[in-house]
Amino acid sequence: MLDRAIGAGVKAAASAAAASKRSPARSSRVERENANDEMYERICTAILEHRLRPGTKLVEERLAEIFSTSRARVREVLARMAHEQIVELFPQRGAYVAKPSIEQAHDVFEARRLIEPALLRRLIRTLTPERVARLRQHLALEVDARRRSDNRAIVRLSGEFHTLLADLAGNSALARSMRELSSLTCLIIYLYDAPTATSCRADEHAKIIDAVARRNVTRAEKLMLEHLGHIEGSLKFELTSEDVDLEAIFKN
Amino acid sequence: MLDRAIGAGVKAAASAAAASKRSPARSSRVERENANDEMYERICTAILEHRLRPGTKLVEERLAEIFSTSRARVREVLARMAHEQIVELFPQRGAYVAKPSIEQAHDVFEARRLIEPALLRRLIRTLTPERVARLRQHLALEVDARRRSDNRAIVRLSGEFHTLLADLAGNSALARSMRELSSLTCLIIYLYDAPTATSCRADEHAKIIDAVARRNVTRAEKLMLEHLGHIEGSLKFELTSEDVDLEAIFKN
DNA sequence: GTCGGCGTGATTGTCAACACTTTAGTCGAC
DNA sequence: GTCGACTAAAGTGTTGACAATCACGCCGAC
Repeated sequence: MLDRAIGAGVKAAASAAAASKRSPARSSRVERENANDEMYERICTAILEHRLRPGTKLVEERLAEIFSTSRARVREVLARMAHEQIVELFPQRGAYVAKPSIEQAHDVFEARRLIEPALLRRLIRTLTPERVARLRQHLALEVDARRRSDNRAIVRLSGEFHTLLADLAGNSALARSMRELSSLTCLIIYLYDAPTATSCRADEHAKIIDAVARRNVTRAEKLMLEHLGHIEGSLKFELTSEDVDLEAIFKN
Repeated sequence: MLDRAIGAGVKAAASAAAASKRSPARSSRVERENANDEMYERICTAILEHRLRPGTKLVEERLAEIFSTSRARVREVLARMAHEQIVELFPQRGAYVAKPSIEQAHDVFEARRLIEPALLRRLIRTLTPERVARLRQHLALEVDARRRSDNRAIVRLSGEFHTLLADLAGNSALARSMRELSSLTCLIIYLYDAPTATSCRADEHAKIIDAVARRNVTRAEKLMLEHLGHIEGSLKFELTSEDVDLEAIFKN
């Protein structure tokens, strides 16, 4: 189960290998750091692509085997992901892929409605041709994933579009927040989206990029808010029976 | 040096002891978790109160002695604080209290100018008498610290006022971001503030609370923006000689 | 047939020791 | 006196083993 879910991440592995070849003398240290990052990337990707679903238990020893590393390392990575709210840590019971609550989901979208228009404003203010190119480049990946009907890549890339936007906008603090909100959104989509829905509509990202390229701030903001509205609107916040919170029901 | 700096945190210790008394059977586990949290709290407080200054090295073994715990525990806490950007981790060289760069400082204030007015809007929308009371209660602590001229407590409490605001506003995602921005601001004030300045002016928090209590959104927002402006304006972004980044100077 | 206690296996939490890297200080050459 | 190499000490990174805990299945009682 875990093994199958963490099949991807080939690109990350390749680049890590290339980096370590550069200085064979120090390979031991650099290699290990990269190994840690690679494990992090691959588990993240698996979660964001919904190969590892919310609620899945992440057993330390299994992961250590899969990535041929020690439990201590796995632990470190899990702690990191726990802090990013991608996984949840229950004392003495292990790490599980996080299941954001409905309230959390609403909070995330509210925060995004605040932050993302601001990111667009900032991005347009400091726009360079190179940045537009980066956005278009990413869009091409999304289009390609759609053509291949690679639903998993589509979800992940859609999320990454928003973090790319944040990175290009150039405010480190906001970019950090946005990265977190974006991964949470991926989990939320899996938990509450209708199984048929396709998260982000294809053309919306393209339109946003166009508005940014034309430095049309008001249009870009409007499109972004609509875009977020579409995503949130397509969610169905119904408790599935397994998730009913008995405490909450009987507390009054 | 470390020992002196981490002298406080008595309240945290007391409450932890009270909690563990409740169930003496499970004391071993609960106690240890609380011990970890207490160590975290006390180190944080020491940093936010500027008893531990930016750039100070945090030696694992020393901290383990001070808190009579193992290095592994200390490591865990340091990793956590590193993720919150309060400390910086250099591989093979240890943990240091973070020194936010000038760019980071600007980014932090820009993010705060975006988020905090939004928090006030939300807080006023969902206001309860109890929440106003909580704010006034905190303000009393600040006033008291000022009367005692306890500069260290003043800085910390001023920061905590803003995180309290965020918590009361009730959006978990924004509250998380705000907590991080607030601690970063404490570090920034130490690094770049004129030594005589007293971070937040006393009456500004009071005025903001008043505006909130009267549900006057526009006034609250305006006061907050002015308040942030005052803080940022009192900073002097000059590089001290030790911080000159040679690479940056010669890279072009 | 259902419920609650019991034991076993699996899994997490903890620690102490070891290996490796960095840092600071000393010594000698020029 | 200054510079550079060497040495020793301090500190970090890593591992493997052990203890504590939890989840699950089994069994007997009702």
